[in-house]
Amino acid sequence: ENIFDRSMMAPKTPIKNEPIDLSKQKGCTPERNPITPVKIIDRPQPDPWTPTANLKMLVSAASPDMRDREKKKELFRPIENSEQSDTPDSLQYDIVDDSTVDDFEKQRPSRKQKSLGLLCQKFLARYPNYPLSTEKTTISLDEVASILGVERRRIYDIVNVLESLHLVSRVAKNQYSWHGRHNLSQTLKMLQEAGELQYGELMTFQHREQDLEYKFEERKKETIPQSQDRPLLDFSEPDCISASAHSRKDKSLRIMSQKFVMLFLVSKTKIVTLDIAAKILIEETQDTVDHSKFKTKVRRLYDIANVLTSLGLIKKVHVTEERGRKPAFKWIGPVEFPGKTDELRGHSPTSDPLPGTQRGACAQYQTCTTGKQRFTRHASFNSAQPCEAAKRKVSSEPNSPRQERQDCIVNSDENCSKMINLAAVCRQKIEEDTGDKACEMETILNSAKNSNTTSPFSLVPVPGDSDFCVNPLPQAVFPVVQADMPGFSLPIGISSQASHPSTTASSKTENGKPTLVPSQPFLCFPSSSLFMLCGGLQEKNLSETPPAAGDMANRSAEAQAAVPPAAYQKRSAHKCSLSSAPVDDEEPAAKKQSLEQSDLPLSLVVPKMPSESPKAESSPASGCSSAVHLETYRLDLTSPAAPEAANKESTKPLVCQEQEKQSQNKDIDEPPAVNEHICKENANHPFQPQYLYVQPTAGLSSFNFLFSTNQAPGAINLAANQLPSLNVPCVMVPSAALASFPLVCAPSFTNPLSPVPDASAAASTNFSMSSLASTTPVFISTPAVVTPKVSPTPSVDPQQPAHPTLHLSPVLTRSCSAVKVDSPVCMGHPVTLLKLQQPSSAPLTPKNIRPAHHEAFFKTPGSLGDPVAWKKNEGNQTRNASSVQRRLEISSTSPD
DNA sequence: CACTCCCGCCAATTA
DNA sequence: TAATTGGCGGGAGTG
Repeated sequence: ENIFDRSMMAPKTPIKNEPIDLSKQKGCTPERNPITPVKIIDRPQPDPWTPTANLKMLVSAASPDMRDREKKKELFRPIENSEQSDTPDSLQYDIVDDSTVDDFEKQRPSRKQKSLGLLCQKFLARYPNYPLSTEKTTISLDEVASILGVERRRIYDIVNVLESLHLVSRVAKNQYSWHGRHNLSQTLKMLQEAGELQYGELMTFQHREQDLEYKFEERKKETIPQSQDRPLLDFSEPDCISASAHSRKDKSLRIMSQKFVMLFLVSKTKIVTLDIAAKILIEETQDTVDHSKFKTKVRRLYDIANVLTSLGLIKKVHVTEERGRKPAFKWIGPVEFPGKTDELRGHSPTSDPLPGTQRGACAQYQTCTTGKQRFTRHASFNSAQPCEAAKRKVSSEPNSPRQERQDCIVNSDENCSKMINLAAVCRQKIEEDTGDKACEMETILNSAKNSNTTSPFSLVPVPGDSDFCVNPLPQAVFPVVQADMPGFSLPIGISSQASHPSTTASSKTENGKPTLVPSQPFLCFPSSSLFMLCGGLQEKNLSETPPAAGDMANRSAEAQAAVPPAAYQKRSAHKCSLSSAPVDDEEPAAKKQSLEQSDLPLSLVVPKMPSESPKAESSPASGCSSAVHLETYRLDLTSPAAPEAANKESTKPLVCQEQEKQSQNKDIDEPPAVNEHICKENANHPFQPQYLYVQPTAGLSSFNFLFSTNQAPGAINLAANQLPSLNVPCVMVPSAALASFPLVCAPSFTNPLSPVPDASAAASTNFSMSSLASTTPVFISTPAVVTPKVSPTPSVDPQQPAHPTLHLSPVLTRSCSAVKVDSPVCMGHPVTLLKLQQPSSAPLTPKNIRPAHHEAFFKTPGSLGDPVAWKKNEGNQTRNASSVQRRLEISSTSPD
């Protein structure tokens, strides 16, 4: 046996060492030199005992690898791993060979190839993110080390960090148990809470002055004397795990890792520079010793950061300050602690190596729920299902729920996810703030649709529920704020988020698909109050809003900008419906740009100028915001619905309506086209609509109109009077209906061109009027989205007579179809269509929708039909639509 | 040269 | 005492 083993082993060692060997060998005799090994390697033969062999033996013995292997062999066999035991070996060999080859050829694995981050990815790849509860996965250090071809020491580095997040726990000597990300959200939440206690103050400062790092330190020191202790506690906290085990030293990488994560969670900007982190983590020593200590700390932080990066929780960026640029990391993981969680991946697609996009999306979905942390589990990314699960929020009805998940699944998920996240966030906040009060959220999503990925939305809380709103603006419309507000001010509610360039930017980019349009703001209204979402508004008016910022900031700070406050409906039924108004974009390129930009912007300027961020380009302020939004979106989306659903199960029907809008980045400036989507769900109470411009005209008294902020009031008026003629995107909703539901209007911004939307809108209004009359909650949304080029009346948005009402259905349908075509994601349109089509009460009936997967939901609207078509289309359009659809679905569900 | 961070010595902890 | 963990920092790779 020995011989064989040796032979086997021998090869490896040399190989592995190869690169390294030199160094190792230095101690040894020259003989060892490189080449020799080759022969050996090649030959598995037996001749063990040659002198060289002896040397090897020694070497091997010395080398950890060898040791491990041997152990492995012995240990593993017995070990549970049986299944894979084989593979590893085989792999090893293979690897060896390869490596040997490489050595010869490449010779250099290059440092990158051996990086801890890469190693961690490999490590993670071996285990499911969301392992079935039933199966317990144990990790054998030796095995993993051998398989991955690294020394155990490295595995410890990885495992320690994972352990800090509770992704794994140590069960025994060499044994770790894999938990996956199921508890990640909880863990993060805990960390966040802990972090706030410890670092909250600091972070607050941070935002303003990153520069002030120093200050931080000082303060932190003051404030956080006990910091050390806490971490430990944290460990224990988390449920599980073997807190006990930790007893070791505390310095451990684990604690550092937790603290590091805390900093991110507490940070408004979600960006933490290495040096600040190091300083903070150094705790005590402030001055003296620092230098060496500092360096060491930084080294460790890099180690941790590499692992976190592999997990998709953070990504490297650079912060530019006056002083120059500093290395920093941005949190791209879930932010919504409260609710639930999610996984990072979803959030940041970028980081993940993962396959895909979709997975990320899926992950995101899960979410939140009511205040407590409920976590839902997300499906694994891979499987489609997960997404569903995550996404599904609970609809009012138990069954309905599936609405959006699909979107997520699709690549587009990003948007969706974002949306979800936002929603979640909102809720969370709301919950937190208001407590149980349920709020329905409505968020508008802009699907990035193809062209513009995202439009940043700003949320404005309607006056009614100030709570929800980050910004309590009576005027709901102020999305603008963001623009104005540089990073600081941004904090306010949504807008604030937008403002934070750094955070947002990175996040949104994700897949790059959808980018939020900076300019677009969206509003959320609590049930009692309405929220309006406006895309691309930014108008100056909005900018005024800033006032609230201060307060907002606080909140926002927490969840990044407070993601839009989600409104929770207290009402029994909550749902989240998402409607997205896709913006049509014909210019994917633009989108891409924006995306890219967002991505690019690695360097962020922290404080000062949001504009600086690369994104800014298209719209400086907006750019930032957009990025932000993206993240937020996700959050919301996810959290709200999913979590509830998951947790609550069917409990209450929640309705969340969200709408997304997208506006082209560029377009933002332009006020003109705005699409609005409104989602309503059950109408329980009468209430007065609080739309920006809505004014119930005499005839309309029963109805509420929602207008996108963008539009000029005048336009609106017209609309009221002459619905048909109006192009303006407005939505009419019966007040009664609205009362019960939170409405969200997202003016989808999109192209000015999009005649369609307008038309649809107009149509809808008319249509809705009649239909609306029926108490049934009808959801009308303008199909912002896809611009069905059908009647391309470019430019002038509002006024075009286009096809007022009648067209609606047709138009809508078309638009829908178009949308679908473009991207499956585009659900939004379909949604609208649906409603339109079935203005009357029942129409939407989403429950049917439940399509198993992506497709399904879209289809829901019977009218839409052509599911196939959409599929085809997928690529182009943004997801916006999808979100919309979701909402629709949701809403639809209500009827039943 | 600065930034990263790999590598592995070796001490602390465990078994 | 041997093995396992993991702190730590030298110094190499990269840009």
